[in-house]
Amino acid sequence: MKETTDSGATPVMSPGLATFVESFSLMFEQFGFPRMAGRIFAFLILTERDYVTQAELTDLLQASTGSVSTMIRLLEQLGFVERLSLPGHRRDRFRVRTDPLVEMSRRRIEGAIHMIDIIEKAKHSKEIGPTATERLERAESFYRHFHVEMELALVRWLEANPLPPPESPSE
Amino acid sequence: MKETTDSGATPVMSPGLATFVESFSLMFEQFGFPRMAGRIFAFLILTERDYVTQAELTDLLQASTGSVSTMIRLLEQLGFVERLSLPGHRRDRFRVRTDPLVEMSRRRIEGAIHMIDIIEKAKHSKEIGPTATERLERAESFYRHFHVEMELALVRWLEANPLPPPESPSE
DNA sequence: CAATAATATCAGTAATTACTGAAATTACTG
DNA sequence: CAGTAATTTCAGTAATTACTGATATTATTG
Repeated sequence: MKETTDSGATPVMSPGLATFVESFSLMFEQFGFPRMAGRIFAFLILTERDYVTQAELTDLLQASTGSVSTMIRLLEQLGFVERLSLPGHRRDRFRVRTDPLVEMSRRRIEGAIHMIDIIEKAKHSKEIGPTATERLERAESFYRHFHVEMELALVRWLEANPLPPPESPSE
Repeated sequence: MKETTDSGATPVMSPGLATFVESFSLMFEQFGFPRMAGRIFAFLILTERDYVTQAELTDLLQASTGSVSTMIRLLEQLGFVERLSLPGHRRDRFRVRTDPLVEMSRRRIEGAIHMIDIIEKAKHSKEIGPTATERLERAESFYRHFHVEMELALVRWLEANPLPPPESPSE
C-alpha cells in the first residue's frame, strides 16, 4: 500500500467539502476552464491549511500528477492561485490568492472590450446597411456602458471591503 | 445543379459580413453555445432583410438543415431570435430580437445567483473552518454586490436607450 | 384529403479537449 | 556532484459534443 508520497494527511475529503468542490468545478467549467482546475481552485478556497502541495492535491482529488501540475500552472497564470517556493523545501506550496473571484470578474469585465472590438470592425465594413449599423451601435453603446459601470462597481466594492494584509506562511 | 430550395438569393456571403459572423461565432462559443448558433445569430444581426428563412441560412452558412433547425430553436429559447409564422406562408421567418445582447447580459447577471447558491451551501456545511468561512463570505458579499449593481446598470441603460417600437414584417 | 413543402428528430461521425501515466527535466540534499 | 525528490512535458486515450444527412413529422396548398 505505497502512496504517491509520504504525506501523512488523510487521503479522502470530507463530504461537505466534496460537494462544494464538485459544484464549483462545474460552474468553473461553464466559464471555459477545465473541470480539474476548478476542483483544485475550490479545494484551495476551502482548506484551513495555509498551503497545500501538489502531492496532497493528487491524493485528495484522485488526479494524475500531470493534471495537477498543468492545472495549477493555469490557475497561477490566471491570477487565482499563488505558488510559494521556499528555499529549504523541495515541494512547492500553493494557496489561493486573497480575492480570486474579484480577479475572475475583472477578466470578465475585460471581455467586453473584445466584444466592442468585433462590433467596431463590423461597423466600418462596407457591406453593412443602415439597420445593421443601428443594431451594432446600440450593442456597442450597451457594452461600453456596462464596461464602465462594472469597473466602477468593482472599485466601490473594493473600497468598502479592503483587502486584509497578506499573511506569510508561518513554518 | 439543384439547390436545396428555390431561394433566388445569392448563395454566398460578402466578406465583410463573413468576418463578423466568424469572430462573433467564436465569441459566442466562449459563452458555451455551439458555433453554428453564433453564426446564425451574427447573420441575423447584420442582415438588412427584415426576415430570413431556414433555407436561406442553410445556403448562406453552408450548414445542414438539421443544424439550422436545432440552432435556431436554441436561439429562440434563449430569447435572442424570434420566429414569425404567418398563415399563408409555408416557410417560417426569423429575425433577431430588438435587444438580444441585453438579453444575453441578463442571463449572465442571473448566473451570479447560482454562484451565491453554491457559496451559501458550502457556508452551512459542518466541515468548513473559520478561514474558509471568511473567504466564502467575502466572495458572497462580492457577488451580491455585483448582482444588484449590474441590474441597476441595466435598468439605467434601458432608460437612457428606450426600445424603438417593434416593426411587423411588411409583406 | 391527397400531395408536397418545411421543419424537427435522431442515429452516426468527426473533431475537439480533458485527463492519464510514463519519461524528461529541474531543483534540492547529503 | 551524485542521488533523489518534485515537477513538467508529452504522447496516447477516453469522453464529450457539434454537426451531418437521412428519416419522420407537421403544416400548408390545390
